[in-house]
Amino acid sequence: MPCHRLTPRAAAPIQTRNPQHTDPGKAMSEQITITLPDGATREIAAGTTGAEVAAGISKSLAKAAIATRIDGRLADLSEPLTKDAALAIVTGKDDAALELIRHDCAHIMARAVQELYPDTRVTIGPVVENGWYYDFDREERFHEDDFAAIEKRMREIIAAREPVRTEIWDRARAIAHYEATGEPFKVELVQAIPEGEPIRMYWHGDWQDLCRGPHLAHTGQVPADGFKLMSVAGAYWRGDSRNKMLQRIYGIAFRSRQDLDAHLHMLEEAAKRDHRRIGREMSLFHFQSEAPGMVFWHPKGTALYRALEDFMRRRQVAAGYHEIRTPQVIDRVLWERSGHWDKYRENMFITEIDEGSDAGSHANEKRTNALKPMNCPGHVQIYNQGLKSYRDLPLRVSEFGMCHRYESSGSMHGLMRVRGFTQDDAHIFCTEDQIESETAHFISLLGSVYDDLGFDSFDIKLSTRPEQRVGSDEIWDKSEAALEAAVRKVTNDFEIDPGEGAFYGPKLDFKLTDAIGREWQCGTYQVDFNLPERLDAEYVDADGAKKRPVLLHRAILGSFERFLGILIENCAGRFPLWLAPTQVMVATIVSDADDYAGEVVAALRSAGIRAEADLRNEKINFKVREHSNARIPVILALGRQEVENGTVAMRRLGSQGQTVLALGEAVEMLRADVLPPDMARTAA
RNA sequence: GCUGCCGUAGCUCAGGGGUAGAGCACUCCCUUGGUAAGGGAGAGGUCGAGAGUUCGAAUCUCUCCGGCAGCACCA
Repeated sequence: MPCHRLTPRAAAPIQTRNPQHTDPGKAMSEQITITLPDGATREIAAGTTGAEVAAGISKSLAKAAIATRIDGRLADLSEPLTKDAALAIVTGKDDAALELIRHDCAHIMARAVQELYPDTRVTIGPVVENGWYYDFDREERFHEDDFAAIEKRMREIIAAREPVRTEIWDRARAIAHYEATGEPFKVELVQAIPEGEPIRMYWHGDWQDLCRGPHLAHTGQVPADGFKLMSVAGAYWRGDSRNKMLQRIYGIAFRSRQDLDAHLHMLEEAAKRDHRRIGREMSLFHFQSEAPGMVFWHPKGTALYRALEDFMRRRQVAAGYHEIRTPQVIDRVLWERSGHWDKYRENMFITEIDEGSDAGSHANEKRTNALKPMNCPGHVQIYNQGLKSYRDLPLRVSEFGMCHRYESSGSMHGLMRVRGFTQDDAHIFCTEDQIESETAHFISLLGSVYDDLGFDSFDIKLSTRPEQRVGSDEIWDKSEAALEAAVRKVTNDFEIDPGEGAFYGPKLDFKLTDAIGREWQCGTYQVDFNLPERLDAEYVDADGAKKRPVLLHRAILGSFERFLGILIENCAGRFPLWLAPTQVMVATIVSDADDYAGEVVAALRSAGIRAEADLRNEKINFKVREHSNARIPVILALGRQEVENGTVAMRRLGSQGQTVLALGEAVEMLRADVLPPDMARTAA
């Protein structure tokens, strides 16, 4: 919960449900009724605070109390009750306690920083997931080396158990105060608070901050060993890159040292499944400085990539898509026509070619091309070849299209955000009446693909017409309604993002949740009325008239690079058998088994299994350890017994024992096990 | 792009104004061992690039390149 709302739009939802208590003259002797969580009621004098009610219930509750919940709204313990209400006393065990602890940590840290570094000006300090941050303005830079001193000062403030108190001030007084104390950012924040909102001033001991609250009753309620400062980074004032860059210090906080340690341990575990680390460990891919943001896929990474690509190709062919391929480098005139040159030139890789002296009248002219940043214009060119009939629609064309976008240097992140990537792209040309059925068709395909890839749930967001847009309201009405109706056939559990659609049409975004709860945006589905017009796509309708088709842009994975990054992290490199780069490792126990190992590998490979042999002069213990660490799903160990009996000793990753079975039997078992989910369904 | 940090052997990292180290990996030798590390020896680095300061730079300064965290961006 941010301390301060930054924009009038964001500020609008704040409700001032209890402005009366700022008005001391009113109804102080009145009796009011409060209802406690167990249903009991109490008659108290209006103006009684939550702290006083807690004290009236029991001494231990008074001690444990950190805040109140008045009619469901979290409030300060010191806030007076002014009318009949449901009241709950919040203690450290309450879910809300963590939020309050983190919020007070932000203030305590800001106080510590200002006390240690008096030339620092404060701005905002909201609670975020697992902790908080606070943005400071100071000439000199903060370094992680400073954290120990700041944390020490914070612990002193906590140990002092200083009271937190609040007052509501009027705007002029608050502005005058911050002008006097030399806090220009606070002045701006006060000015931005909408009329009618209370301007709350908080004190942690003597240290003052503007804040919406609520807070703990005193600084001692923050667990002194439950927090930790994590990092310092730049952040723009009010999130706008035209503004000054401030210094943001992040911290995390929990109820106890144990909870903090558990979280730090979880972070270490998460780092172990980082796809960049696993990519190196498993030799899947690498990057190098000559091609920033472009992937070098190694043989093992390519095997993984191809397994996924083949799967997607089969799924799309089965869903009625026609695969195409379009050029990487296209003359700027096409990008001008499509509108990309105008809007996105900054992000395009541009090439300039000298037309040679043999180019006739164009001799020595420069010809400007661009690497395609997206596939749509190319796809429309293929659609435009030959006259299309309404009978051809819907026409679904797909391409595993490699695109290049000049992403800013700071935005690149492993496989997740790259400059060269391959979309599982497709475009559907259809009539307006077909939007609904095509949407349903797509969502069903997408859900099935995600399910096959081990993601059983995903979120949908529907973005509707923005202010700046093309197309008539009538068409927007129709397409938004069609999208919504199609989504509702699948689920009612989706978000609507008003005004966030593309200028050319409404869209759906699909996010999936990975094994450790993180969300990733992958699939997208966009209705486009614009590009068919710009690139002059048309079809002949039943009445003989030429009409514009609607263009649906869609991707399920988004990009192979990004999706593989997500997949790697989701399974921590332990791929399902059908995706594993090396599916079976044939490991010899004695060198007398080398020839037999060759036969086994050949039998596996001819059954379509990715198998390798390990004939090294090492003990089987060593080989098992190494290949298990390499996350190879199946190890077949071969010793004298296996050679003599024509058997293999099969060990699966994650299990301890092994099963001895005849070679032919093993090959047939594995042949079935390595089938991708779609082919397994067909075989069944 | 912005702020901060980082860049030393294939990997993980130590060191630090006097000319470079460890563990693992790699190569070779011994060992042929039945399910998560057998033993020994060896090889391997213009210390990201360039410039400057200095008698001397991997070390200090500057510029550039790349990476990491965050911010901004993500058609």
